[in-house]
Amino acid sequence: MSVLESRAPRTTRLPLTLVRAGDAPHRAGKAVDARIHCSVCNLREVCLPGGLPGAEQALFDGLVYTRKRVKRGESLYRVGTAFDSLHAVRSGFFKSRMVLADGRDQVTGFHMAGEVLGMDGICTEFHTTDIVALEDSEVCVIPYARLAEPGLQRQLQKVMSRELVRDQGVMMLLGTMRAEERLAAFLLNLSQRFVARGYAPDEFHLRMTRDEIGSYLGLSLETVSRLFSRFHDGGLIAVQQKHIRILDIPALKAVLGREAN
Amino acid sequence: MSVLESRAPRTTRLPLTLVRAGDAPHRAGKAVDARIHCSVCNLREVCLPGGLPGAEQALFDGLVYTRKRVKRGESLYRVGTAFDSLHAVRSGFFKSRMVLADGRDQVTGFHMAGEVLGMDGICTEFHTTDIVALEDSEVCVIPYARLAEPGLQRQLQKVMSRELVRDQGVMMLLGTMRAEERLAAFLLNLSQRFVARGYAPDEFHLRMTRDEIGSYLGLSLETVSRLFSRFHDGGLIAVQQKHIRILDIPALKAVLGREAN
DNA sequence: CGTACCTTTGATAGAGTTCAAGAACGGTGG
DNA sequence: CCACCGTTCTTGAACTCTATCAAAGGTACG
Repeated sequence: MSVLESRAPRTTRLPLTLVRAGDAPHRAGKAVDARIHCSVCNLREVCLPGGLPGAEQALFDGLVYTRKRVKRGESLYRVGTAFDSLHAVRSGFFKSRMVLADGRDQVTGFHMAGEVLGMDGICTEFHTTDIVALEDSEVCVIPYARLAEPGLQRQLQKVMSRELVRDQGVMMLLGTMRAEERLAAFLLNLSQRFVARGYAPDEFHLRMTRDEIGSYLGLSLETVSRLFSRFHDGGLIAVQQKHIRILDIPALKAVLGREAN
Repeated sequence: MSVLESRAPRTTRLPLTLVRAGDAPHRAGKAVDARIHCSVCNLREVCLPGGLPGAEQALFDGLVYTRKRVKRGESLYRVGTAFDSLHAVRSGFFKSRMVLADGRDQVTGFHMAGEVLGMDGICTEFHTTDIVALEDSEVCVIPYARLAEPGLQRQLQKVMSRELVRDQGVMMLLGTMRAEERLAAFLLNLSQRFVARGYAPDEFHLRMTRDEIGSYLGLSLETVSRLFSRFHDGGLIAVQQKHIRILDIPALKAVLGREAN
């Protein structure tokens, strides 16, 4: 018998659907309301205005006047596309991907609600990655040219800086960690990000395949699958396909930090 | 007999000493001139003002009023130190380093003249890396608070964006490339950066040890050493300790791109 | 409801690490 | 100027982790 009991909770609770109760629902198929106010968005604290005092958050209110839906499997933008806007994930889930000259590709990130995409395009005004939706998603379009206010620019720099720090973490992961540690770090990171968005830290639905996880972590999909099984058998997590329940967060943390053996 | 002929050139030509003829020399031991003008600095095109039209480069002129010397082995700043300034490398060579909880560390970058350091500190106002000088060096201190002008902020964002793109490249390297490809990519990258600074693309002196290269590339120092030997024997480069001469750039490029042989 | 994709698991192989020892280098002080 | 010492580099041998190849089982989507 699987560690995950029944299948019922899977359909009734989808932590990755990040529009919560209290959210103004979108009228699907209808043009999005032209007046979109960051200051009343429930994602504001994990998104671009995050951390600013309420008064300053209002500076963002005039900024976003378009939202864009991206269906599962479609891309928000591609390598070489002209850059003119940043995008904030409103709902859904994305991956970013780079392709090497010889065709090998790598997933360079997974992106959930509130995260800002496209900052790689600022330097050359062309995007350097593909962004692909892993489920039906929606983004807020933030025209870069309208981010003129020094306060807004400062805030953007903070977000970019956070991204630089995040990248350093990925470099550590890819450069120094063994497979087991990488997957543990990955799961803990996802968990943290769910918590920051008001979700349970210990149960979620992966939107990406083993292949995509492996690509991101510099591992083969088989290794990822084997590690999930090993963590499952060790009682650290309960896995059933894309359903993950973390049973022992301290033990997962202990996987990091214990170098050889 | 070694592929590198005599030892004489080693002392007469040090490409990594990046203050070129025509540079106003510093009076060692004396206080640095309080008026430091980016617009007349020979590094301006590879540094923060790079790419801006001359008139706008002058905006940076009032910005830097301090320089700071850092001796070989000393650190410019450390993890956890308060952030208040960015630093631009004026001369010398640095590495950045992160340390994991269990003590394992990784080199996350090498930094040469014109490169801007410290942007990781913007988001939390604390640094997340150590920066260590690999030779006696000097940096320009750029107080972050004085980067208020929107034009300057835009320029900083470009530099940060470039850094994000660079990090993506490192992630590709660590995530998808085999050892041989990593080292080839590393050498070609160094070569390019020297060219951008007016130096020969094919001959340079490494400032870092095999251990540091390995750490950066996610390899052991032994593997790095073996690869240098292999490239040497294959006629791609001439190595003698830290002296590198690239003999066959196209062949090095071909090492990238040929996946599994 | 069928098919294509995704996942799991086993067996084998290979790339790179680790351990170890000797060689070369470079800075220091006599 | 030379000898010495610590550090860095090179090279070999054995081992280990992870990739690759292969095949069966499960899921989900159209």
